[in-house]
Amino acid sequence: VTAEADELVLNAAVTTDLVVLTIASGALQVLLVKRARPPFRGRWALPGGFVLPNEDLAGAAARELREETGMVAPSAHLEQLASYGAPKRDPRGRIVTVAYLALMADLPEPVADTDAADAGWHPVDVDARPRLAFDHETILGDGVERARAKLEYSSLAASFLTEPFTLSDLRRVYEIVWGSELEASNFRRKVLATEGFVVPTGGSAPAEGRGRPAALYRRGEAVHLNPPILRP
Amino acid sequence: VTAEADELVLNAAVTTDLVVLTIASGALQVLLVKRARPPFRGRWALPGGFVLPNEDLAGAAARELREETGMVAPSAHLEQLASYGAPKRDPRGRIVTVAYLALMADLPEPVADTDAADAGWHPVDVDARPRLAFDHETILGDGVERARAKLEYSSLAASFLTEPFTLSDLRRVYEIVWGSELEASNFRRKVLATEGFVVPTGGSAPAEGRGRPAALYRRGEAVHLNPPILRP
DNA sequence: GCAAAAGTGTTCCAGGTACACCCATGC
DNA sequence: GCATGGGTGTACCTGGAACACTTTTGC
Repeated sequence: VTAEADELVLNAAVTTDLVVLTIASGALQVLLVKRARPPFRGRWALPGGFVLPNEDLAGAAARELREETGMVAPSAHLEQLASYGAPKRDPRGRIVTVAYLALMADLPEPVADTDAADAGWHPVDVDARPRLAFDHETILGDGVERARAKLEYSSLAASFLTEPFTLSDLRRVYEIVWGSELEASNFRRKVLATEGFVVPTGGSAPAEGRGRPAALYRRGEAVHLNPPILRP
Repeated sequence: VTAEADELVLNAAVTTDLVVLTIASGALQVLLVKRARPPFRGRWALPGGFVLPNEDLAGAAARELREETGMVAPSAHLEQLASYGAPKRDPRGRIVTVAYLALMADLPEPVADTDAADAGWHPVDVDARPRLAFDHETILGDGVERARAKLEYSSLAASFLTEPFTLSDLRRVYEIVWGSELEASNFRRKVLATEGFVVPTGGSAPAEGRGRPAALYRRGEAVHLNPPILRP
């Protein structure tokens, strides 16, 4: 038996797909691209693409994010979500996709790249957006649930905001992602009681509209929230 | 532009690797196989293998589990853990592995299959087991951490036990996995206060050793624990 | 009786909810 | 002044930690 008998057999195409979430117009939104080629030509889908030979999985996801949004990874949160590999999930053959979840502030206008006829933000609410190609409905659902869960015990909510932000901004992130209202004064106490969640900039507030100007904050060093901020 | 121009390019070999955990001899143990072939010949590794053409990822993991332990999936808990795909993680080429976590009661003796020179249970404690091949140290670490975290808010601890079991058995699962002692009376109250975590069999206890015999329970329907049982 | 494990009761306290109330700003 | 959102104070309650105490078994 020679070493050549153990020659590697490539049995799949591996891609990364992105669930990129942001908050805009008072709603949680996901980045979608309109497919320029079959299969599912003309249908909306999550952005994604093949993993290149010298790239690791997170690197491929970061590259996709950069290509689609112009956002560089450190300024957005990027984490592995799950992998999907049902034999018939893509009619072209066995494609295994490693999905990543990205959370970012609503800054850049997405750009349609080579494989996409169009690109843009859509509400995650299933009644307010197009149906997705492949098994991307499942992937999106898993991504949104992951985001909702992570807000409870991590400081990721701040990833949806640009600095500096007010505590009301932060609370609105929670309310929009969870779809339920939070008691403002108790929310404030919980956030400030968590060492390193936010730090005051000392800066005063831009008086935008009526009411007392709010104090400004930026992200702290903490990543894990203890105690957590639990969904109602 | 023809459809043939979009011919699928297979760029990787996809495998599933298993982190199979059980409790034996008062310690958390992981199933390892000794590699019969290069690379890493003679080194211990997590069991795993290539995904077959007509199998989905969970199916491949369930098949591996059956081949290595004789355990059928429903009697053990099996869930996707994470995927690992660094370009150089396997010297043979691009191998992306989707890792699965399995929790099971300590019943079967593992059997060495075709690719393994040996197979057996080893403590997860890094000082009491061999070093692992590839990036399997990382995968094992992620699996153990996932197991520890899931005990808090799910009823998975019961997956480590055969029915019927006592509340002390269940408490010992938590203590062994978390590596810290729990207050017996408070643990009892928390478990019984959670609707559907365990149900009494009515059966009395086998008097094994000194002390009052314990009541027996089996698993309930609940999967999520609310409120959770948090680590000290 | 004594030791050991099962099981019950009780006290104390941290953290959450709900809500009243004051503060600073625009109009 | 009035409306609005920011920010503070407080009373109530639930759930967890700690620990005393009773029950049932083996020896």
